[in-house]
Amino acid sequence: MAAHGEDRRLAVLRAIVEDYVATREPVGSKALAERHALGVSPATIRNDMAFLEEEGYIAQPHTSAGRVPTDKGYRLFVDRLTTVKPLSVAEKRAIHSLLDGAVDLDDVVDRAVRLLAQLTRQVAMVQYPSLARSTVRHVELVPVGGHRLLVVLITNTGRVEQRIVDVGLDPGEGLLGDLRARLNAATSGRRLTEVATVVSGLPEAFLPDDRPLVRTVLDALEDSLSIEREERIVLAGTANLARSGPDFARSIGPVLEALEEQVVLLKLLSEMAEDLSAVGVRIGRETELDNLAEVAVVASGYGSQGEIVARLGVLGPTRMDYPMTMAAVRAVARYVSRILSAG
Amino acid sequence: MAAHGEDRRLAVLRAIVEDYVATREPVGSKALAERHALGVSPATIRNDMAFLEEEGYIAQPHTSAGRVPTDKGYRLFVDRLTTVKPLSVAEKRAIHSLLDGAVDLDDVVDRAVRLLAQLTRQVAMVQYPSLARSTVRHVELVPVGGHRLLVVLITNTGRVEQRIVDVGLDPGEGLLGDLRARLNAATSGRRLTEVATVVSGLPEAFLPDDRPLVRTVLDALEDSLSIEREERIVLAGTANLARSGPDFARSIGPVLEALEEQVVLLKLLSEMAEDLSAVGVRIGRETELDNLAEVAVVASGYGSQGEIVARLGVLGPTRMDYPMTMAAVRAVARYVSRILSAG
DNA sequence: ACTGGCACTCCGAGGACCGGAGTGCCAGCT
DNA sequence: AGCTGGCACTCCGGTCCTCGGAGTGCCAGT
Repeated sequence: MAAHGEDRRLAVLRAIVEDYVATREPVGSKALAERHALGVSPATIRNDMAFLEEEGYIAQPHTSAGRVPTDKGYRLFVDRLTTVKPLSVAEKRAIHSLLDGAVDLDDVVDRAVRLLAQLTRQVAMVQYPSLARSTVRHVELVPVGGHRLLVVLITNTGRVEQRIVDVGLDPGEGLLGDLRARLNAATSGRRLTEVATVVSGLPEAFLPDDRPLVRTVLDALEDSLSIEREERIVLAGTANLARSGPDFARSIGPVLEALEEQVVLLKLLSEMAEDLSAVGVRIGRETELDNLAEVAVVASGYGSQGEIVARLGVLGPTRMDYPMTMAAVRAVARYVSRILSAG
Repeated sequence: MAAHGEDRRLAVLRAIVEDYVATREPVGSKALAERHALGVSPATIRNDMAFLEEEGYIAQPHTSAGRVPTDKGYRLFVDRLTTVKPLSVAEKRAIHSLLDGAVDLDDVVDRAVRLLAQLTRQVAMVQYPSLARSTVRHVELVPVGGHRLLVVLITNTGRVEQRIVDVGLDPGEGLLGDLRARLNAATSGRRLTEVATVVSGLPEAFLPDDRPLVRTVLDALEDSLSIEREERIVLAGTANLARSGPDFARSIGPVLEALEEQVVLLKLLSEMAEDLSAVGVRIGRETELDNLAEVAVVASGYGSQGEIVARLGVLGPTRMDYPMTMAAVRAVARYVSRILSAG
């Protein structure tokens, strides 16, 4: 961008984005001059618009129509033109009152995703706290009905995983207690990703006769760590897609498809939210997913003790209210983090 | 319906439904005479059509257009004109191979819902096995980190519910063992709905000093029984809604809204699937939900030992292939039932 | 560097037109 | 009776045209 006159050009871009978001229609120079106190005439604005179009920040749907921001235009808007828009007190109160009522982790996730959908009027996504980053709080072995054993894993995020495993014969309470003690000693406080390695030598500590049983239990434990099964995303507000106006109607099929591909969403989210406090934005083709070419994703990480444990965010038409959406995502992420840290 | 000529009129209705489902366009008398060997001329068919319209089984979108089945027409088709359409071997094989690979209850539900969406090319819904109908297999109490206790409830459907509860002080292993034994003796094999009553007298069996602790544990246990939290439905294939053709586009918003109202869906499903082997169908306004006025729901119960434990089904435009859809729903329900009975 | 003026473009709404598909009805045939 | 061919009628939906309006680019003037 040229050095001189740059300020006004940016102001024009900002005005275009804001008006387009508000009206959902291409915006022309005249309307712009009227609605925004830019202090110049429509003709001047037209010159600026020609420049912005040259640079690829805006485009015309067709000759002699108004301008519409491009992905690149939104990007600039988000990066440089957006001012933090604090949430209203009503919104803040909604966050507090809704999330404080949660009884357990599932409930927190469930409430958070609904809240986010409602606040932003878009599709909300919350990833379950990933097992990979969390640590072991406790491992428990419970004999259940004869020679079956319930293996329970509790993490620091409050997540509980369990498996029932058939160990062939009834292990005595002595062996069970021993195994339980050694297991907890070895794993307590460790990252879930480390568990597999720290328990690998464990069977040697037992009598040869008991080792098959120990190995079965360890297999079950490691099975409950297999992260791909548990890296789940919960969605809410998909109906908001249909509210986004008729021009968006043809995009909604592809978007629904993408939303069913949890793996793809997970990948996208993890690329976007690298650290705890930042809110990441991907606009249109930046997602590098054809199905999401017409939408933008706003996401943030959440977690406890400064460590990211999972992500959450929203998805909506590129023509969205970025400042509001980003504020909502950030606020909810922070509040969920706080709850996790407290619990 | 009149006694004479009734057979052919039904045949005409069947032909109209089949053609409309296939072509998605109003079907006229001429096309009908050509595509189906009804043995009569278009003019005769027109008379029959006039009659069917009189009776409310079909309707014209506008004068001098072809006919379209009404909800009532589909109803008659489903009740009297549909012949069981067995699944193809490929479909059967898909069911077996996919569902047999499931590792636990969550996985069964997850796979079943995807499978159903794929087989029917519609929106699939699977309700989690309801806690209300299932029975207690085992209750376990696990001390975890100081004065906290993990209360685990295992049901005959393989579902595991757990709560962590703060009991204030460390209960001795003796008290814990006693409580555990009495709990299991009282509840094992009982319906979850009965649990609250059968444990109500339990605190009296303990020393007055221990009773607060016992009550805390019982509260946690009863909390995990609260069915409304766990009566969940899993969805898949929502993107199929968008594939249902442009005429269906305006319905998809309302339908997505309805799909987010789990409570409403649950109510609908439980009204529809009363016993294990039957497949229930609700067509259009029969659902008594405005949002679902343009769709039909096909559902069935599943469970073990002849008892219904939850429901599953699909949802799609009223213009759907009922025989195929009903066959798929029935097959998947049966297979899931078999898995539950085996595990 | 900005502005007013002006000629030009192009969309989209509105209206006329027309072909086609489909219907209802009737008279005649079996 | 019940079925059929024939016929007049309706109405949708595509096509074509017109026309007003919004918006643009450019240029000369301040």
